[in-house]
Amino acid sequence: MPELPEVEVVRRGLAAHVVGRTLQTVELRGTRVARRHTPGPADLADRLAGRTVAAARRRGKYLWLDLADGEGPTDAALLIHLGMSGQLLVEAADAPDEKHLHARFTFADEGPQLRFVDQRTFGGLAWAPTGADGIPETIAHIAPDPFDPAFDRDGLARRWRTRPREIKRILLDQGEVSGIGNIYADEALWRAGIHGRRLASSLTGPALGRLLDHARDVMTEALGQGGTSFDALYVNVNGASGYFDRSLAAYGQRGRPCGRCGTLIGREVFMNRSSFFCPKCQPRPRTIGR
DNA sequence: CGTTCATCCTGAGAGC
DNA sequence: TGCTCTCAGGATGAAC
Repeated sequence: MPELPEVEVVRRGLAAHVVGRTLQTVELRGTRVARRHTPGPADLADRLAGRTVAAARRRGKYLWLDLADGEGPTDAALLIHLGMSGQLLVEAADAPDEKHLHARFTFADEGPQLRFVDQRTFGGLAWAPTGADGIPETIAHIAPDPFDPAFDRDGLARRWRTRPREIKRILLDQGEVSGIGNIYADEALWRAGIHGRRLASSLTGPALGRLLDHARDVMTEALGQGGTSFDALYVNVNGASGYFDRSLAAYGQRGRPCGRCGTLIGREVFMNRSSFFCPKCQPRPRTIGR
């Protein structure tokens, strides 16, 4: 779940409450939360203890904390993915443990703890060496997101046009552009008036460029409202929900009138998940699909 | 090579 | 009440 805006809300919370502090101990519960850290949870906890958090960074839906060791440079990071239901919470030490508490970080300053709570545990933590560009090597396959200086809007539009691939698949492919998930893909497609099953090769370069602009814009607006939360699962580090859900035009709006033309928003299954769209503003292509 | 699919989990809500 | 079924903001690796 959390898509770029929700992850960015969390990153900002980490920048405000965790950066500059030195980790004292890290408690990891169970083996699943550190499953991507091959040497195991005990090794991860050992590596983290005593390190100072130098920065909180993000690419797409991935977060990481740059870690300094004394005076040394930060050549490693704690890589974090929230999966579908992960939360990072800054809380007093005496706050009761959450039901799905998987990690607890304490700090040398004896201030508030950082906790990783994840109902479904699709998210997780791992140690990651960082490359020359400062990006963890384990996420080298994740493309820049629309807010990254390295993001190449026109290059993507040009390349996408050469392949007959459904446009929503491309939007959701984190190796093409990162940060966009099911909600913001549907919102961007609605704004652009494009059905997600249209082939990228059937769209013009300018149309693809505008679609990417819509994706960036809708995520900017969502960030301005603290992200999208339908329930208590998506919260900032202080446990507060965003309210962009009230501004959604397509996602989750089945049966409600389209804000542009009044036609009822429809839903269909695509890639084993839901897609919401306006049947009139976003006509389904006839040449492909079933 | 590129692309699809099942899978990892827990909980909420609908329908019976 | 309780059961079964469907669905949920994601990413990965195995299988084609």
